[in-house]
Amino acid sequence: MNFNKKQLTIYNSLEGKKVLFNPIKDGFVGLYVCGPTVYNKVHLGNCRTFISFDMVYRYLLHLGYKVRYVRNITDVGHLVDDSDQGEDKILKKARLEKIEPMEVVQQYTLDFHKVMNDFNCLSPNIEPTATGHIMEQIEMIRVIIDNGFAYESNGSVYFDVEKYNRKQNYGELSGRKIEDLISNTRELDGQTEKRGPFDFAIWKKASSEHIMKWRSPWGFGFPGWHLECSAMSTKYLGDEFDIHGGGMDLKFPHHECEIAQAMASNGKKPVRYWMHGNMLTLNGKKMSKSIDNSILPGELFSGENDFMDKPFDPMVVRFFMMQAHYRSTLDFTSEALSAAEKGYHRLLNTINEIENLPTNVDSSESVLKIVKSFYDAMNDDFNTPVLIANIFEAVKYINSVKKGDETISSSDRQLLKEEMSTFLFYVLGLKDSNLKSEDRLSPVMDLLLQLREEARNNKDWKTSDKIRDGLASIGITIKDSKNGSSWD
RNA sequence: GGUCCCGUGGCCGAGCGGUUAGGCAGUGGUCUGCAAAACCAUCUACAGCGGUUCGAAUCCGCUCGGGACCUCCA
Repeated sequence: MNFNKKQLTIYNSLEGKKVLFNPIKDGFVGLYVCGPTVYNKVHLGNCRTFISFDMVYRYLLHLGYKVRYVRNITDVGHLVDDSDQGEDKILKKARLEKIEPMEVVQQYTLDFHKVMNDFNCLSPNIEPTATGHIMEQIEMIRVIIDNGFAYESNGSVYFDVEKYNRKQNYGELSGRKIEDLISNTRELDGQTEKRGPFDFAIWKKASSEHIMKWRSPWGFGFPGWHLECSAMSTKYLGDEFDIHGGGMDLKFPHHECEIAQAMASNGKKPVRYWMHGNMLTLNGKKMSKSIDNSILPGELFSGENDFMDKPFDPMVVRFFMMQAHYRSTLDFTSEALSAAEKGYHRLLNTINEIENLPTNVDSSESVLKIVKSFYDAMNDDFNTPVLIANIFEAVKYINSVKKGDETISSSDRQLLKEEMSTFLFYVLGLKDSNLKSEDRLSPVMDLLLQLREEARNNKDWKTSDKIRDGLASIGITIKDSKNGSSWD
């Protein structure tokens, strides 16, 4: 298909509007997404961001770009709070559970990967860890100090935000002015090491009993949270790269700090297109670990939670998320998920029937136009809800062809099948997790349906209903139609 | 308090100045031994009040309500 990939528009947080996407190097895209801090199981809200950017990655690939997708694992440096004695999240967890910090990291990294796999997310090309890039981070700190934008204080190194702001614009991404920030800030205890209230640690001194620490020019310590992303994105994607993604809540201060660090070290704006996914809400409030308003993916899949009436398949959850735009908040309710579940199954049923459609010399609808509507939706800042609406329009057409009210040519049938599969399975990253895929069950079911058919022909309703109701009780639905029976 | 976003029919959710979004539910039909499933058709909107415009869900102002960030968060 020669649908022009040059028509892709992306909402750039830096400019506050949709702009045409032009990669730095023609045909190649550098994509960096802030990954999880592995001190806990990922909750569903975290997952939404990664699923959104998985979709972005997939669509860029589909457009033919060679994408280098980097998503980090934060395994050190993420502090519980911003005071001088702010504790490392991983270390705190290790202390509470009385295990090694790296055991914490290992445990939750594995959990994260499992969940990403459940949601059918593609792996990034590179998944770097903060602890694996200590040298790069130390080097970046040295450069920032040399350039005069950071200072050492009592074994820690802080980024001098006010000094930076005199030369550059701190706050350009989040639309903040440093004067407003200062006048509105509340006094935090224990910030004596910092020159300014918004200075942030790029290196933290470690006490003697601290387990996770490395030797540096400033003594033993560990790197600050914001720094890892700058160091690793620079290392793998260069001083300037195309797309940086993350959750809305990272916009300030995390991403703001990333820009400042990069500018302070090499004078270049690191990122062309900043993309921010919106929050998931539960009971109308942001899903968040810190306010105890969250649900774990596993709890959603198993049904063991206080929020939902029943379990939901990961693909249903993914489909539900794709029915909302990535920049909109999405409210999770049992009712809404159930609605998505029905719609999703209907979609799968129809797509499985395309190849059996009767063909004609001509098509009564322009399949090309339908396919174009898929691309138009995605090119408009990855508008997946509109894409899905357009796919449902195609479903209506397919059913009309099946009924005989509309026609489709053999080549169009092939095209429609390919494009619908591509968008549904490849771009949106869904998959058909039906029982049908279990090969051994299929012949057994054929046999049962045959027996029931014979009973029905003999008007032996007792036997036929026994088969139907028995199957229903174990979750298999018999679907009778003119052309015989099938199951789901 | 500061900065910003949002308020769409029973529920979810698109829409970015003029044409049916879409899904689920509801209603009516087709099909059927009964049913289920499937399919078709179809009803409920744009928080309120002003303004701009030939024309506003869409732009502007105010009011009310909700949310995010400003402190760790995807």
